[in-house]
Amino acid sequence: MEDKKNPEEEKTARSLNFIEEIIQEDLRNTKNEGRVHTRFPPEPNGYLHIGHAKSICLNFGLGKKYNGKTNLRFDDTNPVKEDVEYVDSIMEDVKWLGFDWEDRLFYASDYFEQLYEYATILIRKGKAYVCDMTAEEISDTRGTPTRPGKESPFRNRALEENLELFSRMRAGEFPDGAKVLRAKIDMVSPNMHMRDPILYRILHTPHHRTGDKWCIYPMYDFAHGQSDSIERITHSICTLEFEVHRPLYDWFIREIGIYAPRQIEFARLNLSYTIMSKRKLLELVQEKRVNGWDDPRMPTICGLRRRGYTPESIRNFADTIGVAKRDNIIDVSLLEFCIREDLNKRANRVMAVLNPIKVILDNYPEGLVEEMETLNNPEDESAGKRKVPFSKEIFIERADFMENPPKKFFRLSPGGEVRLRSAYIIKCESVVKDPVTGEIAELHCTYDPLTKSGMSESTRKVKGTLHWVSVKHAIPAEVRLYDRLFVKDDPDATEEGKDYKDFLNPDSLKTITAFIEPSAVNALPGEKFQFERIGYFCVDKDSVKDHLIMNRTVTLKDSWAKSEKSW
RNA sequence: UGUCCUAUGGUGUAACUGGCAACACAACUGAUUCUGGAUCAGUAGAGUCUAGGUUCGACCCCUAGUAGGACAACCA
Repeated sequence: MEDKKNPEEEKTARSLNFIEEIIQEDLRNTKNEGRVHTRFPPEPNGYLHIGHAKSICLNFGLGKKYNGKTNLRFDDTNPVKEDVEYVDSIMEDVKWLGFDWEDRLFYASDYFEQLYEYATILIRKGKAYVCDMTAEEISDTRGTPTRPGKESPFRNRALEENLELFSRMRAGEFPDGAKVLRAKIDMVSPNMHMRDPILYRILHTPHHRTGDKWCIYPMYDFAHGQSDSIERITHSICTLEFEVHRPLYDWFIREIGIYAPRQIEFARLNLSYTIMSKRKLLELVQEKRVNGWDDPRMPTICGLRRRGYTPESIRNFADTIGVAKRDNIIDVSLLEFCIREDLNKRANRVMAVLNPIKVILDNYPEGLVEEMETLNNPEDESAGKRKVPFSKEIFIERADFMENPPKKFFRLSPGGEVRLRSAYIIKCESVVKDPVTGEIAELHCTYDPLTKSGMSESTRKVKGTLHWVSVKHAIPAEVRLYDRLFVKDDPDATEEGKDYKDFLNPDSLKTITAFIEPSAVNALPGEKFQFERIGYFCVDKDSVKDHLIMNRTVTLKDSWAKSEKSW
């Protein structure tokens, strides 16, 4: 069902975002011979989240829109944090989102030799030097944003000595941390990144791709811009925090004398009631606050996928939020709108009762079972029809009955009539309560045989329509009711003494046993449904033949619940 | 006592590059409906951070403020 056609692509001549304007201006000036080439450059040290999805849609979208290309490149310059597990998950997620890097899968580690060469060019030009200070000393002499730094005593080492030392670093003659290669720029620059930044550090750690070939690794700043240059990326799109790095990248490019991509920064996505920091997400996983990276409450791509989100809905979301430079927090309700909009058109309907109350139809023949025909999706004729068994005893939703209803209550109440979806109109005759708890145990109703769906009398109007499921045909299923992970719209906005974990929603997951109509018995993991009048659900990957597990993706809009709340 | 970036309804993004502020979500009416869903029609909500300036005219340009964000990892 993931592959149904979706008119999402026919974008109504929307105005250009600032990046598209820059690109079109470059195109007008025939910069880069009219080429547009972007890239998505993740570090394989965590799973991708919805914020990355924004960047992926942006980069690949631009590539497609301007008839250009988009590379996938792993910025894998820090072996101590990176792992193939992440490489694999990232490729899976990008593909799932619907993007294709074709034969352009790259790794910064592919360029280690070239980068080393670039470094020696700088050394030869007297623009880089080997520094023997400790990490602490370097940090102490860097100054602060408002105070200038001090020059390293090793700053004026002879060219030859620097060259020799650097090659001995590579040869593994020094332990971790003993030396670094630094650029010689300006220790009093108001831009901290220009204060003789570190280019290479010694790390006797095997790399997931280069094994133990290297024991020195380039810093991100020394690898990223040059990698873009090597790939002849025309527009290097990144998030705002790298704006301050741009002068440094430009300096490298200029001093080394290589092709200059144009870096453009945009504001990263923030979503209300969740967090987007990889570090914090990792923490939630490690501390078992959630059940792994793909826990359906996580804002990760795999979490959203397991939750029941479709790639189309996420792409449409990315398109709707736009791109700009100002900080933003998007309301989750927009994401929810996007998935409802998509699933409304494609999810087959099914009836399921989450919290049952038994209804006995006193005048319905004992033992009779009728097969009620109904539409799989009223929004899509091509989805076809199915049959739902109906019998004397059915379950309805506990919330659909009230003994003393307010005037606007359209559901069942003593003496009241209601339509059972795709079946009959029934009337509530009596209420049976548990003698000890006083809780409603069952309802006795009568049905009107002339009101069967499709029959002439069926046009009779009643205010409410309820979903139901035949007691003896119902399949019990484990249903996982997910809600937002945090109770605070901006969990990162920390008050003193608190952190984001203090705002975790204790009710973000409720597991119940629900009763589902039999047509869903053989549903496969990933299959999506609308439980009529309740919400969208999708079969979890843990689901097995005799134990169906369904995840709630999102509820249906519920204006009744809303008006109830205001009482 | 620094550098850089940003500032438009509740939220996000626009405004033909200087011509009477629009779209989406959210909210609220009403119609319709065998899903209190969907759909349809409609309502309300900002005069564009502030103060000056340029101009016939400023969300847009200039100046100065104010507010928010980023930058001080041998992380990316």
